[in-house]
Amino acid sequence: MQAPLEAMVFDRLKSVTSQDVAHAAGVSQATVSRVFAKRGNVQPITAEQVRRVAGELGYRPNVMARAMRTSRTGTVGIVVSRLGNPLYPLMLQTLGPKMVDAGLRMVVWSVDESDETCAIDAIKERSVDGVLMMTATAESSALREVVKSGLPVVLINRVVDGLPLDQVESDNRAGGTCVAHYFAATGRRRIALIGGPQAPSTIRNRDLGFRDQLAALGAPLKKQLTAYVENFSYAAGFAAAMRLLELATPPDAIFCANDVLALGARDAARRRGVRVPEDLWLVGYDDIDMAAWDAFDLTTIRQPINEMCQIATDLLVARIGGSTKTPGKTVVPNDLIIRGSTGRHPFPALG
Amino acid sequence: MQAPLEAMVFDRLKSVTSQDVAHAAGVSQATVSRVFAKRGNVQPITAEQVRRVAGELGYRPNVMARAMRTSRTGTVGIVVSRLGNPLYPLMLQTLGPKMVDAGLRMVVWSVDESDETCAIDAIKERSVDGVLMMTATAESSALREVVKSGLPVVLINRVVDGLPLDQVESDNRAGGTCVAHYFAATGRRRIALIGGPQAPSTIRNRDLGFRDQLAALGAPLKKQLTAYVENFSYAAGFAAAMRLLELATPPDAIFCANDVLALGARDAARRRGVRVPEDLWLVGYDDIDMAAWDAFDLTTIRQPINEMCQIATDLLVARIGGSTKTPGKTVVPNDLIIRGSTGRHPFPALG
DNA sequence: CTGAAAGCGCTAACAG
DNA sequence: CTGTTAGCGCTTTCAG
Repeated sequence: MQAPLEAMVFDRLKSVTSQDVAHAAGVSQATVSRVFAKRGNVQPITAEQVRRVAGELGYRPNVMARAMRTSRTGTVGIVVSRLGNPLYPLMLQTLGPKMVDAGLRMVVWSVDESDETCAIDAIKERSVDGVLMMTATAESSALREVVKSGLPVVLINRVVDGLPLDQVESDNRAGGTCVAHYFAATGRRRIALIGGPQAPSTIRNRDLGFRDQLAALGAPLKKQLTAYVENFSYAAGFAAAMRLLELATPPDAIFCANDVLALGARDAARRRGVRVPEDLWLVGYDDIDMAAWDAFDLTTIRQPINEMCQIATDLLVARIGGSTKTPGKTVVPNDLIIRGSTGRHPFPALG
Repeated sequence: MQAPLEAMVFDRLKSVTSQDVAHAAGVSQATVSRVFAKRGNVQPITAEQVRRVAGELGYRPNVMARAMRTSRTGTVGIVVSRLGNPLYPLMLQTLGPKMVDAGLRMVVWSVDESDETCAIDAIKERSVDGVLMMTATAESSALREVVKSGLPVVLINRVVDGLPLDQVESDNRAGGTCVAHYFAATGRRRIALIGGPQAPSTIRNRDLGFRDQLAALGAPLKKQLTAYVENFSYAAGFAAAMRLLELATPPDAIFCANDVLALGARDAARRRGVRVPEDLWLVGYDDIDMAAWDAFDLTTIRQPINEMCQIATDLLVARIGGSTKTPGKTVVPNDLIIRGSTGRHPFPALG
């Protein structure tokens, strides 16, 4: 039985120190420190005794003091923008337990692309041991700052070429290639693309793979069947698809640079009475939860989020631990998830 | 022009201290401290000089040291579970700038309802000045911990009765009442509810308001038209609605305890060929982005997120500042947003 | 294996 | 207004 919350005693400001524990246990403060810093060098019997007393007193090492002494905070910062895209909350949720396993606290900086100051301040103040960036671009000032600071940093999801950093991405280019092949080999005639700003490497590479493969197949993407949006929102996808569907000869297949755009596109088709998949095929990218929802039933490319998060965590942990391995890019493969928006048509054999 | 990222010099580990600045500026270390702690008491001319030198050296006060001395960390913790519900990322994004304005850093603990340890550890270690909980229930161990610790805490969104804490919620009960009135006064005959676990106050109160109002109108909610889900997912909403729609005489209106459930319910209707709003009205709660999407076009109740976040921030800041005002509950009103899932039928006059 | 002692960088009295 | 001084709670030599 737990005591009712209302009845709980406040022990505000009590703050038991290692000194207190030392007195109570009849050892020196240094010994208490050794026990909790897990530095070995303590007789098991003494350690046990200290731990017991500490437990009774409710002692917890003061992280600030420890951080000041060791200049290690035990915290990593995650820089992410646009939490509105469900992909990022998902990555955050995946990352959480992995960081806990690694013994690291995680602070999330949800930055506006235009205002990254809070992240930058924290980096300058060295209040984290390392940084994980999920939405970096070459223009990111937080990225500049963290590189300049020499703090361990790992890029996940988006990468930035030419930087001596650990980077983890999925093979977005192959994803684009795969969709182009899927469309072409299943007889799609008027293939369209809804792309976006080229700053994020993810978008750039999907775009590239898609275009190159279409060109290689002798049916390069037509200019009038290409729509570039300003931002990756549902509304932008909706508007872009509307434009494409209003053409005299509208597309019979659209590849969208990410799922959120594709959901918008799907609704544009719904609005215009264009049937999916009979009149129009639609493919997105990311496999966010909503892609599987009945209303959308969207064929898409799934990035192995769990694997990417694990790799990124391991890399960051190693780097914080002082690894001097030459940093490099890790590229993991991703899968085409076939659903109703392409009539569940199986992936055709290559060649 | 910015230098290319690749060419940047690493100044890792440099760490300029107030001591260094003091030397360079020919003043005492304490004066430097005063300048940066903004404690006044420094001649403007001296302060200016110190600031200039500090700027040249790239000095930044060490937060750890400051925190240790003042036992104020300048950081608040946000406890949130289930980032999968878009409402929470939205609240997080809204909170961010407000915390920045208040001069507070924000760390997000995305806790699994079953594993709140990271939040609890941080609370015990007092590594934050205060805590904001978005998804508290009476069972939350993090809540118990923070109450016990005496740390300033504010509950937002969900509240827990009988606790001497600042709490901010919208009037969920009135929301439920409003929907019941809307259904009844527009001639809905077979009114259903998709509810959920009663632990979150939000769900409990929506439920209560809805039921009470129906009863007051002489048409109490029928048992067989009530479905309780285990969790607030799309899939749960889908399954619950499926069950209701399979009844011999299915409902002609369903109120869902939140939008995510309602989106699932909408898709269940789509799957069964039940037309919305002709055969079935649907109302959700929260007005997440997706509710407005064409595929759903969902009538729902909107909570004033921005206002709630502002109030919660102000309360927390005041509490951290040492306010001893008797804590209490702030209840803000919310709005019915009428969309296609109820045929855009206007809200009938009361009485 | 354990204790004593020296700070990490900063703030906050206390004198001057 | 400014310098001096004494720690915040911890880790880490250095002796014993």
